[in-house]
Amino acid sequence: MNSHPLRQHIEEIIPLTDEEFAYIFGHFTTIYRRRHQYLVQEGELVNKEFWVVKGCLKSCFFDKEGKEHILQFAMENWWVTDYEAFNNRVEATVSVDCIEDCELLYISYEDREKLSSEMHKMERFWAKKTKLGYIALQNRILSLLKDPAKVRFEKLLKQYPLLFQRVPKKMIASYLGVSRETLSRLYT
Amino acid sequence: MNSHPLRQHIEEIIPLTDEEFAYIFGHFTTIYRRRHQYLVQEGELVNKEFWVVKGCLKSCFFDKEGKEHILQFAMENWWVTDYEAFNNRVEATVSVDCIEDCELLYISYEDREKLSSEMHKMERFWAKKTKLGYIALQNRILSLLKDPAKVRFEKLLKQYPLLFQRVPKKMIASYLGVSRETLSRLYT
DNA sequence: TCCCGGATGTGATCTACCTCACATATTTGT
DNA sequence: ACAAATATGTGAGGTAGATCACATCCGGGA
Repeated sequence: MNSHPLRQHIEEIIPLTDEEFAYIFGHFTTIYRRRHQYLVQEGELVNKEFWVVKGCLKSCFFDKEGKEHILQFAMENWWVTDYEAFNNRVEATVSVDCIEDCELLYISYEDREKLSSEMHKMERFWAKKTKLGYIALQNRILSLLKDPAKVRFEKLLKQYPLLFQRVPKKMIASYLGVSRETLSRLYT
Repeated sequence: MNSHPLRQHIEEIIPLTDEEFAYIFGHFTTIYRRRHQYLVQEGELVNKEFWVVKGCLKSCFFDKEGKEHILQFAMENWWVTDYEAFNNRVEATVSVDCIEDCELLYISYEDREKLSSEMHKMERFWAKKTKLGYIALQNRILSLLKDPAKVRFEKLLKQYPLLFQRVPKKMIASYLGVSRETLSRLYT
């Protein structure tokens, strides 16, 4: 219990007592999902936020032509859900599905609210996570505005070299906002 | 005091007692800045977060060719600073400057941390604000990935019609990620 | 009031990236 | 181990949007 990976993850930001972690952990549930299974599907109400223990997932949007656009990848120690649907209690517009077989922990919306209200520390933890996420998204926007496809590709490669061994190139392309053909021509 | 616009703004999310608001408000300072003056400049340490009482500003990044890219506009009731520099205590890469003469409130980093620690309500308020901001950025990314310039333009026009009367078109273009010439050809 | 710098419109190229088409390799489920 | 599905490479041609060039217009400061 002392060294559960979720505890380590939270303690990167906020120290916890054994009792606190035990209490927090009591609000999470473990689930397993196989490759290609969905955690969130477009149109559903979203009542869970997931934390990746093991595996790799994507959150993506399908436009009216059926083309996939990837908002986020999630690997070990990442949080994922459709945040708009989860926070605003509306139907999902985004899907979350498994690229590999996954082990996940999830917390329900109600329990997340409850923990946030009861424990200032958890409010603080999630607030900090959201801030970091906000900054990351801002940098991604900036990169989309100013960098050509090749530079965006190189930055991603540098930041997440693992990604290129774990997910198909066409998904990398969807994340970067280029066609798979163009991405292919950016290396080779 | 009862109806200070900052109080109304906070109370859209969390109710406050008179004492609470007075205490919070005591941590803010009013400043005035004229058109073209900077609130944050590239290279500085950023110790303040601003809240716009009156006026219009932009936060922007200049690439190595000197081309401006706009991350955010800020008008009445918006928060603005270089969030990466502010939260991570590093030098600004982004500039914030006034498009119109402005009246602003600001809070220092230390006071923001202090208020967040002391008052769970304020932690909650800022956490909620950051979540909403995160969702907005995610939607902007999605729009950059899937929508052609014309659609991005129309969405912005629909969401913030006021913007088009208050800021020059070339800044709208920088925000959308198109050249001012292309933007011009999207209407007319 | 006048003048100057910024804001805007518009034509003429140019190019990064897209789409379509097809060949080939690599997984993966059974 | 096999068949089907998925992933990847690469050519050809098309297009949204960039860049450059120039004309006009407008607002705000001295």
